[in-house]
Amino acid sequence: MSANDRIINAVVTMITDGDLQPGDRLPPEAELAVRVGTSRGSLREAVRVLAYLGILDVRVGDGTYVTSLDGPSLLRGLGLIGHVATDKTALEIFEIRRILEAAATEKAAINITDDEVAELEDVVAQLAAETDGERFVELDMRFHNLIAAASGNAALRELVASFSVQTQRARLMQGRFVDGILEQSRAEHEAIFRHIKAGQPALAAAAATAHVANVEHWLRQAHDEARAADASAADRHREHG
Amino acid sequence: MSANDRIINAVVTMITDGDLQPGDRLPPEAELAVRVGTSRGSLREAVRVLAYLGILDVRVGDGTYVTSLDGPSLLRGLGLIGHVATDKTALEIFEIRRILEAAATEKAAINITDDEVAELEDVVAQLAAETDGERFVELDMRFHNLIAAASGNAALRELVASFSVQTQRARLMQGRFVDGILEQSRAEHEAIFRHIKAGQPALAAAAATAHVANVEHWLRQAHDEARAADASAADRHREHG
DNA sequence: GCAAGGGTAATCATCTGACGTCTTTGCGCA
DNA sequence: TGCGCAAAGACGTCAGATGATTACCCTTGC
Repeated sequence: MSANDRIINAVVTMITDGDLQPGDRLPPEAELAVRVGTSRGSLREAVRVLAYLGILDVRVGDGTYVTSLDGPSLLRGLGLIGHVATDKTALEIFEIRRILEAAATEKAAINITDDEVAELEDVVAQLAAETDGERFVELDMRFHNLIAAASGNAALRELVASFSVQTQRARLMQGRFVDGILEQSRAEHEAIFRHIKAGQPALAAAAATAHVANVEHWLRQAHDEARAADASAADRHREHG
Repeated sequence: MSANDRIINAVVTMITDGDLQPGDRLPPEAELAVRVGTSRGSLREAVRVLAYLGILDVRVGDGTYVTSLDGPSLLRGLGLIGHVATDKTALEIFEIRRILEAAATEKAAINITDDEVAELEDVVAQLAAETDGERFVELDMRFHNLIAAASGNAALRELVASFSVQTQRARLMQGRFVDGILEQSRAEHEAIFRHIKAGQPALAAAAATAHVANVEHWLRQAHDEARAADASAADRHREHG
């Protein structure tokens, strides 16, 4: 085991054992390095990892603290996944998103507050009027994020957000299905909202599943088409080379 | 933005832009540090984070490589979450696990192979005969992991595993409900297996949901009891202090 | 007495240089 | 042709120094 993993385990153990509680401040880097028997450089590498995972919070000029250790903090490090995943993995992730989004929508139909309903209605109205692809994607993300927040499960919200990366949606908008997608998406958004507002969890979940499945279908189509275009370009290149 | 985040973004951008493909080797640390305009120490901190996230693979004496970027690699970094999460977050995570486990079980009932059925049946048989708490927990994890694997979605499998930490189950076994839990768990495991083997996705999913919900219930009970014991101990201490 | 300002100390951020350890690779030898 | 060993390259770790930033306290003025 590398010194790095050893340090990470040492800090994590301190937390699980209760020696370090949320909000607690760690000893200075130099002191902590001596205590775990390593150099400051190696310690910093471990601390950096734990900071990225949302377990530690490093404040310049102040010190290093244990975070609140709540769901959103700990799941925020997932953000990179959707960006670097390969196409095959992206489809697996999309399936997970469909599962989580349906569950979040179902819970939202039960737990949503009046204020949140109003906010969501506003976004739906903006979506109905939006024709610009980029702004549409932005509103779409806000729509789904509001629903996930209304589910009442903060960890679930963050997880859904991690699996709904803008990259994929933006890629989708570059295809030539834009017009059809926009219109159908609008209709599906309104259906989801209607069921949530009416307090119909089963219907809302079904509508969410259908919506994400459709987006998945479009993505798959765009992906196949891009591959076909690549192959055809390669063929031409081979012929002319 | 700190230099560290800048470096992380630089590497991630190289991957998303296609300059770095899965399996590719990065330039040596010293060279890469110069190229992104930083020192080797700072670069190493960024590389360490990306390695922990499953994006880079550092091999001593050889070099640093881009991983396969598949689901399991990218989700393995989540393992720490269940260990450090607070009690409130743990319940949120448990709810997510219930959602994911049900979905994985449903998919397993559709996609499981004959070999996997046999393997699962073997674990069920062992669970039926096991009386030792620790070994029971181990078999229980293996049971759920096999199902998640049989779902056919590797990312989903890894995600379920991340949210099913042994810590919580072990904690549960230390309570005094052990006997009742073991018996009921056994029955639920057999029901889940029966529905999967029969190719009944809806029934399998329902059984999985019920099972996880029961474990959640036991955990909550154990948690409340522990809190009550703590409070009572504190009272005694106050009286005698 | 209180509030605003500056100065000091503590802490993290970054860089430099060096040496140890491990893996790979290619050469020489049997 | 196969084996063994040595050298080179890469990461692992450490030590020290300096800059940047923040928190805290003390002074000063109202």
